[in-house]
Amino acid sequence: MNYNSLLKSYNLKVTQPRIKILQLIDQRGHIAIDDIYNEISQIYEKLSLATVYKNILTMRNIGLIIEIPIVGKKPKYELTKNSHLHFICKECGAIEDKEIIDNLKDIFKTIALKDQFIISSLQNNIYGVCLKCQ
Amino acid sequence: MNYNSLLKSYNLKVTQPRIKILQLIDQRGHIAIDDIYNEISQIYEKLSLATVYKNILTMRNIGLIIEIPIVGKKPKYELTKNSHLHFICKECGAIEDKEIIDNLKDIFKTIALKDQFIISSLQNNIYGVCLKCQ
DNA sequence: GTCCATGCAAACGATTTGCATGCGT
DNA sequence: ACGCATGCAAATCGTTTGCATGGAC
Repeated sequence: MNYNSLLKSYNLKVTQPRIKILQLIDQRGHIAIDDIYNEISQIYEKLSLATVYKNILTMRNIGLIIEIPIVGKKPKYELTKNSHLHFICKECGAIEDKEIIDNLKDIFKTIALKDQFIISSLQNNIYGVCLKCQ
Repeated sequence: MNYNSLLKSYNLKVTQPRIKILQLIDQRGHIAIDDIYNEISQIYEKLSLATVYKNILTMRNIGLIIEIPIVGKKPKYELTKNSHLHFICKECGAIEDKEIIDNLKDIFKTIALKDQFIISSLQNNIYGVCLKCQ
């Protein structure tokens, strides 16, 4: 993925912190703010935690990334992509993406229609224990 | 609902703060910690915010209540009941419960089975705009 | 050269902790 | 009477803010 042009397409200036943040979120799939800071700091020492926070906020507001709130833990972030569901392991915290069946979306739409509720986004998290941690 | 015996059934001592916290969560359906503290304080002035935090934590750990993390906002709490989905209004923050179709659970179970992922709980939040706020 | 992004440190808000006292059992 | 629950204040943690400097365009 070309993070450079991704940033430009959202009218954001291309800076080192931004490229590295995007790259890391993309590589990891799902990552918390602390981990972004810690990992990038190793190769780019002058990075400030405040910069990570500011950029995460900016990217979230414009829809470049999505926040995944997690019960009892700090939120993680992922690049915006088609709706999907998350398997969240209570043990190791790992998150795995699963495709969402069209069927599923239709079920939600039908319920929403009855209530005249206008859906803007879905958040389907399934908590449990992953294979590794069993 | 008899909060008194509900507490006893979870081996918790019956105290004024606990009864009032449970009652309020039950009445409101979904409520944030601040609001619990503010509302109860009006009729029970000596309540401490720390007590609310401690009890919410205790009740969450033993499964009496459930935490609903919400994107960009403080989490809300509800009494534990059968799995259901939440319509969360981005405007007013209101949460509405919707029955979850058995069908839906089966879909998740099927996906989980393939991955050998052991499901412990579902979190289905649908964000959007409720009828009132349109 | 202009304006926005960064880095730092201070400020802030939410949550947790320690400890003496009170209350449920 | 014992032990857990409470209330208070201090401590801690996560996040935001203000401001001077640097870098992207």
